[in-house]
Amino acid sequence: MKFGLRGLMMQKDEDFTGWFERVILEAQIVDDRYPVKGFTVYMGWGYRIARAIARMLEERLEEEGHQPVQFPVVIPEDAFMREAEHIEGFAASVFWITHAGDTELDRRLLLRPTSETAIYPLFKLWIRSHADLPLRVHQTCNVYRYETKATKPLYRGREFLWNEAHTAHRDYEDAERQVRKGVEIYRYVYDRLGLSYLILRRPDFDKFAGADYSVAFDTWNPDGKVNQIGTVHQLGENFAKAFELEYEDEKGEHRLASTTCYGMGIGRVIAAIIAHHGDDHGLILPPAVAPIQVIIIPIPFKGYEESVKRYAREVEAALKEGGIRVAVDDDDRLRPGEKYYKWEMYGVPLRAEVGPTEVNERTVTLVRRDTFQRSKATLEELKERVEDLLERVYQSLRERSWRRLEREVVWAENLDELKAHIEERRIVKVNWCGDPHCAFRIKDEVAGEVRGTAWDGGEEAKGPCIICGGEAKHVAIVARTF
RNA sequence: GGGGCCGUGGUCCAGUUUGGUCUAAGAUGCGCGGCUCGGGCCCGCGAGGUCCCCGGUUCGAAUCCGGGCGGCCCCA
Repeated sequence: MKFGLRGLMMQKDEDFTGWFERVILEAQIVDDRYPVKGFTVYMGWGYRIARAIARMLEERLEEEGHQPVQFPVVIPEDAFMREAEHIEGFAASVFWITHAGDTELDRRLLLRPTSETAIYPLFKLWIRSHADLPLRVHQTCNVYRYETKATKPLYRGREFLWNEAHTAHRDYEDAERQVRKGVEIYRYVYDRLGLSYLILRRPDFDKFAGADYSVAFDTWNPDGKVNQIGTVHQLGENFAKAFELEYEDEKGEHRLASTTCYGMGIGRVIAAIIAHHGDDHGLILPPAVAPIQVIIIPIPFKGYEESVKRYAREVEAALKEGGIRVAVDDDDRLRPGEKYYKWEMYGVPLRAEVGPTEVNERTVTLVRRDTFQRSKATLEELKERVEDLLERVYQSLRERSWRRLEREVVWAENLDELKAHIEERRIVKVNWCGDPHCAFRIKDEVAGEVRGTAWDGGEEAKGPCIICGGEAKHVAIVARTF
């Protein structure tokens, strides 16, 4: 069988969902066959990527003054019930712990759907004076939400891995600066993953439950539904009031703190990496988070087995010394061709082939995962060449992702155009007066909804609102959602 | 909320319309052995299935009926 069935079935453009499901399983990202709906198992390769993403984010957060913490997964009912809007937003999707063995608990506990109400009771104890502020913490953990809409591996689960940061400040303005900082930190991470995104201020009716306002990173997905990969929230004094986060200022007066929080769903980020960068051969990983950046494939011709193996180890050592994440695939049950397909599925950005020719020349044949372009490097120049190629792979993934986003976003001047574009599964810009009723009308009329308005300025609205014809105050982004 | 489709070894699935030929076929994957190993080669041997669950109809159910569970899609 020269042309395996697998090759024929891999059609990202024809059948994204089918392609995606196969890739996550074959590339050992997650296994969605765990026998509880909405709960997914991370496998080795996927979890290594997840950890790499989390670490990159954690390092950035810690450089920016966030302390790592680990709060309990359970929250007592009375703490959860403190902030009215927050309860309203999350109550329906909360998992409750009501029993221990046969004993009914006299105080129900819930599995955190997000950790504000777990963290603030302790913030209250930790914050005494203005010298304790700003207080910034973050944790990478699982959260639990009983999603009623269709669950989808990596995109929407009832348990999901994320990193959440929580900060407290002396006043609204300082919290405002932190919101900007949060956006900047997330931007840094997405940029290094080569992901394109829109930064939107969510409309009030779609903000985080209990927030003053919410900023979200939305990105394109091949099925036309935008993927929210991160959110940053200005909470103002809402939670500080509910949890009595007071401090004593320089003048000895008691004042309410202002708080912010931001969360990044690791699964959705991985989903975006798969969706943006992948091709019909499988994943293509951005070098920054590829568990293996260079895979060495020995080509063991008869009579050369040992010398090829030895040389492969030499190449590995040279790269390892240069700080490259490298491995040799010396599994002799697989043929070289099979290994090519395997590591392409896994998305390793560079392949190094070493056979008798390379042994004799003391060279390495390098193949880019994204373009399949081949080149040769001598052992001496290897490290520099590999670094250069990894950088090129990264740059080209990133450019491609942004070009696609630019193509996906289109203007609509009227409702018919909007309908047509949403039908084509595009992301659409429209003039909007800012009235929620007009936003709801859009949701009623088309299969998409108002996701928000450009957070940092963006285009100026010109002309009439697409619904009511009144003067537009914003350019709104309308798109399908999960 | 409304409508539709589906559930068979790890994976993809044939078989269901018309019950018996099913002791469930095939591909792929897996294990062992061989091999001339530069893109899934080839040869031999082998393991692997409560046909989603419960109940019913029947001499006989993967197949028909009822209920349940699970998954997917479309529409509002």
